[in-house]
Amino acid sequence: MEAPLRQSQTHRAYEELRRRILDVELPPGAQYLEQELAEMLSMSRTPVREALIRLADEGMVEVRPRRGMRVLPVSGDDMREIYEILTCLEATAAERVAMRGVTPEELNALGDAVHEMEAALEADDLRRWARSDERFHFLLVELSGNARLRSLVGTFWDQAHRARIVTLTLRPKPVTSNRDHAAVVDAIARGDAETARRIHHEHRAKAGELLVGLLSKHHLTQV
Amino acid sequence: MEAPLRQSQTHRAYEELRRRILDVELPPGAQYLEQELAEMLSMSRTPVREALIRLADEGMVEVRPRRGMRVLPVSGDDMREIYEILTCLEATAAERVAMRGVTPEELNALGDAVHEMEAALEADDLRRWARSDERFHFLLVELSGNARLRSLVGTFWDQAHRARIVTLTLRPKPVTSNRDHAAVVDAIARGDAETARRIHHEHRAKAGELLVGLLSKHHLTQV
DNA sequence: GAGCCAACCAACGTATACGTTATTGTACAC
DNA sequence: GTGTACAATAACGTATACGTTGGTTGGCTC
Repeated sequence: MEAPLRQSQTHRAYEELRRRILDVELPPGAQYLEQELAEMLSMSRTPVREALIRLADEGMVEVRPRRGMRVLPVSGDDMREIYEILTCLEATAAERVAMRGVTPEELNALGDAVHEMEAALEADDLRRWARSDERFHFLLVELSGNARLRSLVGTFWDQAHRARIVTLTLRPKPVTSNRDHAAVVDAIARGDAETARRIHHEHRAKAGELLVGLLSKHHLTQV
Repeated sequence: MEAPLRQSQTHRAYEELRRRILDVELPPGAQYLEQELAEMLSMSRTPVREALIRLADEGMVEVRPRRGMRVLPVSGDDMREIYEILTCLEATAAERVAMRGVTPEELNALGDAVHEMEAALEADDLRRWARSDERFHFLLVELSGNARLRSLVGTFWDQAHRARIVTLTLRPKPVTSNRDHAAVVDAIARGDAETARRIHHEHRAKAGELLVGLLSKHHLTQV
């Protein structure tokens, strides 16, 4: 048949399609037939179909018989839904982390992410800031001790990915974001779960409103 | 081939396997080969595989090459994770409903669910109580105006299904549950989002602790 | 020219074929 | 008796085959 791959074709199809969607190589709204995707990825329809099922479950694409897969655009209302969910999940994560307590190494890792964000902001490097911001959020849910929560946040973070990228240069400098993160780390260090939860909740809610507002203001009704 | 079904075989496989898992016809821990499931459902391996991908994504089963599908048991720690998530998602739903406001019909539907729970409890009909309880929770997330949130709650509710059934007869009469629900409906009617959120949050957190405690006390380390 | 109908065809859903590979059991060496 | 190597086999991953069906197009009616 073919040289044995370490990873299954299905897995490769999933990773590759997900990457292309996040990188907007497959733009929102675009449609592709299973056969086209199979050719694009040099495999048969079977693993493509299996990958599409997962991507559809995760809200990245929609599969419509006879019309192929469609990369789902994200509307302002979608963003509202997504940020509502991220806000409460991540706030819970912050609370749990503060409640469990963290090792000095874990605290350092969180602090490093915040410092990296600050350095990136001073250097006016928004890409780098976004990467560090992402690192902070993922670290937080990672430390929550709830694998399901971590996985969910990853999924919804992905759904909001394009909107975050587009608005990155439209938004005011994320100074308060850095301040919020620092405050959350501080609360975690003190084991003050209620404060960690509250600050992070406000932080996320603000971010969501900002994004939805920007999309609306710039008439980006779909991204 | 076969008589044309209105619903796809894949869909039928998904629904049927899910039902059998929830009804413990396929007990936790049990393993089945793709071929066995295909025979069980009178179809080929293809739709079975596609259904298994979704079920695995939703945390109902695990698929391990050469060892077949395994119905995932739910441990006390899993229940902690699940209820942590349900607690914050549903509390957010309650808040959103109170904030949006509800029509008289919607308020009635919520009230009906609560009354049905009270009637069931008086009649000592725990099954009926559980059904009404479920109805109340689903109605709440339905009214939240967040489709993603509704879908998530459904998924995690499913994951906790067996544990809820098992503990139904082990737990004290759910009197406070009814009281909590009534209080949430009351807060929603008044448009008091903060109270709705807080009560429902406490309600869910209590339920989670109760369940985890019961499972532990009765040495039900896996259900 | 607009709307409707029918035939065509392409895309999908599902079954099946088949090579690969992990697992299991057996035989043999120590 | 224990451990290892190898052979047999079964289950899976993927490709392919094929019937079904919904969309599309061309022609016909009004």
